[in-house]
Amino acid sequence: MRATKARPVTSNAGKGAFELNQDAVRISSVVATRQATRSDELRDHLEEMILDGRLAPGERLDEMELSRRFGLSRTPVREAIKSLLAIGLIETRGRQGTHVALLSIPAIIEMFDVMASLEGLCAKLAARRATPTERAAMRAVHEELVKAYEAGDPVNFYKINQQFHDLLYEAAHTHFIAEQTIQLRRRIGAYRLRATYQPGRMLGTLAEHVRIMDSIDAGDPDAAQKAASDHVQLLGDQLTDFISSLPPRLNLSQ
Amino acid sequence: MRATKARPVTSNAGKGAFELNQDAVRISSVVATRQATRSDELRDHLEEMILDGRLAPGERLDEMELSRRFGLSRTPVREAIKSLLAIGLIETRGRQGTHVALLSIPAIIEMFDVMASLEGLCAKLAARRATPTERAAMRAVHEELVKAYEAGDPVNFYKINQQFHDLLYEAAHTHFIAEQTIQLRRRIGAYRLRATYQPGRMLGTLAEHVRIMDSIDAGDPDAAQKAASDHVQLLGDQLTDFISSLPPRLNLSQ
DNA sequence: AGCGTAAATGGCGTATGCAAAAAAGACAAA
DNA sequence: TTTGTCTTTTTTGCATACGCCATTTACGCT
Repeated sequence: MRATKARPVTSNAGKGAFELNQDAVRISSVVATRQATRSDELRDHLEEMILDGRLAPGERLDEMELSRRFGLSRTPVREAIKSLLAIGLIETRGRQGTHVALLSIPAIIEMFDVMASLEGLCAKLAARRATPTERAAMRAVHEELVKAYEAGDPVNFYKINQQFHDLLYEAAHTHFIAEQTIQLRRRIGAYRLRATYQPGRMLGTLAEHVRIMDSIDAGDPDAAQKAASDHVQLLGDQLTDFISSLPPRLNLSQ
Repeated sequence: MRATKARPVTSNAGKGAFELNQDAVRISSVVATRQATRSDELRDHLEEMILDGRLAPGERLDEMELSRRFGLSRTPVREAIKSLLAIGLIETRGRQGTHVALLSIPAIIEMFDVMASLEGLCAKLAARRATPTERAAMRAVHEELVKAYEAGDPVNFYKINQQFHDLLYEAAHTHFIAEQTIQLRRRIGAYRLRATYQPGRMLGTLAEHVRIMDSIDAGDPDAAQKAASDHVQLLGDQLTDFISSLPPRLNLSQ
């Protein structure tokens, strides 16, 4: 399955190397009409690789190597890198090449603080704006989450959990806030993944979700805000505890 | 005054056209060591132009024209545009060129919601962490602000007001949150500027700042958070009211 | 043998050229 | 006059080439 179908390439040697799922449309993209350029595709692809850990924090991103690997020239590679640079997913150290952003523990703590605020905001709005359909959808996904917990499937639990939060943002009927939240989630993503396996976290998540949904159903914005905010904060606390407990230099470098 | 001193240009025709103040270092940039590339310079320059209204929301950004205007090739121009695109300061409408982001009123409202949250977070942390020196600095800048108000100088008021908020972020001893806040402020900047002249806003600002500082000095994080959050929210309310009061199509298009 | 300096190398920033895609405009037919 | 289609033009996306910078490595000197 080629991603770029029937694109008339001029003189492209390694065209077969470029494989990524075209379907992965950016969630918050309102105007997804314009067809993705190769630069855009590469950006999304790299973002995904960083997100799921295939590109570890601190890892080098070599322009030339990426060019070869994905069968395109340096120009679109550089443009993709510029985009990720602006978001903060990667960082550049002078002329020494770009690396996947390496987050310090204080930075992660701050990110979770912000995340908690944003989630709280969403929950508050959701308590005021959620339609019955949206509330029902959240309950339904939560049931799935319970099943994943009972099945002892952390990977699936992680995925369904994201769906639950996506529903929350949707129920808040916002664009910008949801976008910001998701972007931030992506930025922490590489780290967050490693905390799902924490003992007791899944069970805690379930209880906290119920509290959020109950507050929303009760139409209590403040309670919903606090519930969602606390939920994220708890996750953040456990994650930072987890990271802190690792040996210093082995911390997530790989 | 050339911005790029002694940069050995290969074959640059319109080199004299590129004038921008090199000194304008990005505020939150911790590692400001790496020498700015032309792409970076252009990005900052465009960002500034958008911020202070020289480039109005909705205005077109033509790659070729920018190339000519700043005397460099399209490559760095495109890279700068990619960066601003990723931040959300500009947007692309199909193949019709890129334009300065045109924000809808709901979007602006959401942005101020987030801004209020972030500022609240900063104030909360500042109440716990601010050193005596930092508290004094805030008081001092506030005095300047009072002077600007008494002098009836809105432009200066706007600038000093930003300084006050920068001090608040500094007093919070954060990196990421401050960065996010400033980035968001820049994104709303083009609109915000136009609300400073609202009647009563300056006086309101002064009172609200006092409330924030008092809460911080009292070491009351929750009060500080609420004070700062309310402050931003009030500004947002007045701004959106102001925008709504404008004739529909003349809204900020120019 | 250690240290300082100079050459070499790899990689980054920028310029330029080309091709494709979409918008704009012109022209013809209804 | 309006609409549909074809042509032209504009502009974007990508490839490639080249010069410079930083790091590294090798060599000479102390």
